[in-house]
Amino acid sequence: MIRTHTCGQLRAAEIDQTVTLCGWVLNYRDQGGIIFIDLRDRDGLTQLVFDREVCGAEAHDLAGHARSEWVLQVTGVVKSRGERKNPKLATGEIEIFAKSLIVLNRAETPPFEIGEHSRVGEEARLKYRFLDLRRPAMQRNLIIRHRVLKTVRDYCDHHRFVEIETPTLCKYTPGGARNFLVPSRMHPGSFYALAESPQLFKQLLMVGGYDRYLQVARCYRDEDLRNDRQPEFTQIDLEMSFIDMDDIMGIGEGMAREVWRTILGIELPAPFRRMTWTEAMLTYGSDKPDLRYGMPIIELSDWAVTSGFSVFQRSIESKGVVRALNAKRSSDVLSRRTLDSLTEFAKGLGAKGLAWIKILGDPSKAESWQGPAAKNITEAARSDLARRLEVGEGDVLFFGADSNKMVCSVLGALRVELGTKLLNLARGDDWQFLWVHSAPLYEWSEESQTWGANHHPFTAPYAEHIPLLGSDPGKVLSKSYDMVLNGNEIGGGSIRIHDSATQERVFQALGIDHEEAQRKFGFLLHALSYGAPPHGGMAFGLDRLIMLITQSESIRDVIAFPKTQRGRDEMLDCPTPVTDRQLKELHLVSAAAKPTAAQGG
RNA sequence: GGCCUGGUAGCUCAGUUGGUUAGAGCGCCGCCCUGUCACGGCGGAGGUCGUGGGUUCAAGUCCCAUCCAGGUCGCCA
Repeated sequence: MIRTHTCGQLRAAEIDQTVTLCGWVLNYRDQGGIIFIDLRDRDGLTQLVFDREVCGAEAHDLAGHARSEWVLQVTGVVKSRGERKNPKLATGEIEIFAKSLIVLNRAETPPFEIGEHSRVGEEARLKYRFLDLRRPAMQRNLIIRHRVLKTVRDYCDHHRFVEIETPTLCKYTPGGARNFLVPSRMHPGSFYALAESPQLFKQLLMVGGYDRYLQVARCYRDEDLRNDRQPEFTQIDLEMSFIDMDDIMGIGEGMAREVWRTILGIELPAPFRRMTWTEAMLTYGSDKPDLRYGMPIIELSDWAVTSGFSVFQRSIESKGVVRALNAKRSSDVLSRRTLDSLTEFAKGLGAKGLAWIKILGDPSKAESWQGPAAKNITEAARSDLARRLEVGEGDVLFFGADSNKMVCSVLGALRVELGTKLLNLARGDDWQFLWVHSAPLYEWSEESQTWGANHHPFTAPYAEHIPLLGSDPGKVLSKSYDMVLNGNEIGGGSIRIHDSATQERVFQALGIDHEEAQRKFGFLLHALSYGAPPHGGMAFGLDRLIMLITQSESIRDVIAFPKTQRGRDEMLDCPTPVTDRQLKELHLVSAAAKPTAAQGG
């Protein structure tokens, strides 16, 4: 060890001790005969003092030449700062009177400043990620990430989970996310797929008798990226045998409670609120409702029939629905201009329009009701509406009239837009957890005109719904559950099918016949036929979880080396082309034009 | 794949209806300063305005194409 303490460690208790610190130069203030240097490491910041009278001319000169991000080793004596202490620093009561200085390494002038105050764009940060990682915000995020994983592993260990690794090179399975493919050198023309999740392996581990499995699993999906999506990401993956929904939900929320307690010192309620998928969709227009604010969606289809507003009435006649939400006391914020942009917002989601009414006075008076939809509504319908939506002065009402699916999606998105942006009702440190459970097993796809698995095709239906598999698959509900936090799905899972007969029936309803099932998932059906225990599990999206805990704006801020939106690594400058020889060895021919020298900036 | 925003000094940005030599703050370089702490003072350097083409007497500014970054819809069972 070439240091005795870290840069965040020293306090008044160490006064008069001789210490050696190592770290990076954050900042220097050269006063001539006395030079101050702020020395930084991941632990904090300590002020060094180079007084020519104390440290001598040689060390003083050397200190005078030190620049940002040079790496120094300094030995000196801890002194009290007395009246000059800096309350902004944890080490602000003391400073080090340097006796000797060794420059461990010089540094090029960094492209951006490392301190708390610097504002840097993402392009520069990603290109110089090794410097970005020195910034306190990044260090805090990655250290929290470590502590969360440590907490999760300890929690699972206490609950008898066994951590087992599964392959990332595995078999391509159809459905779900697009896979990254890896060509096989030894099997010309054949490919591995990078695992999009360890789903089937963990079920096989249950058949293998491991009872309770845990993995911090890297997953790969070749889909377009978002603010909260990366091509490779990490799941906290769990699976348990001899349990039912309540057991695994108990373990999942116990883990969340333990993490919030340990990392944030916050005691979350027990148990978490629960809601069926159907209730979530009807009331919040979302399968992951943000409960930090109210604004429930109210069913008005029966009211619409007699409302007098022909647009609503026609919607009902064509088997649609009418629902509304009330943005309480928002008329000041929601200007005509903003309402117009919200109409465009709704149209962008596929709505034909967005009817709204502003209440600009006593709601019992007709003239208070303003807006395109207001004058078309009969007097009786208006007072009925006032009662149902609990209308008060200053409220703004929004209506959706369309198919059930469209109304859910438009009013659901509108509710989030109002709550999180326009009306600013959501705080980042307000933790509203809930479970959304019992989603439909199948989802109708308009595009392919077939039923598809809503979760994945290994999800167990409720036993009493199994007879509906052949006749009315849309009514079959699944033993599935998602953990939702502030409008984000942070984890999800299900009870799995554990007998091969049921598994085949579920495949059948998806249009997968016996032969196809054998070809694609034969290994699973085979395993289920050898005494598979009842089992189920869930997986948490670690990156998203850390993003929320640290209140980060992007998933890239909680990953050490992330990719850009087009899947590039700006620091490594990858992906890159390979040589013809490499392709030949892998039995591949590239159909892409040869990349030329990079264009543009 | 669609839509939106952006790309100007090392960084963060400004740049008017197209008009002389493209600016600011921070950083950087030099000098001064023994109590600073986002130190201060004086002086200085630094630009292919992402790239390519077009319109024009004249383009950072207008048009077309393209690359890159971000956001979003589709997609992510």
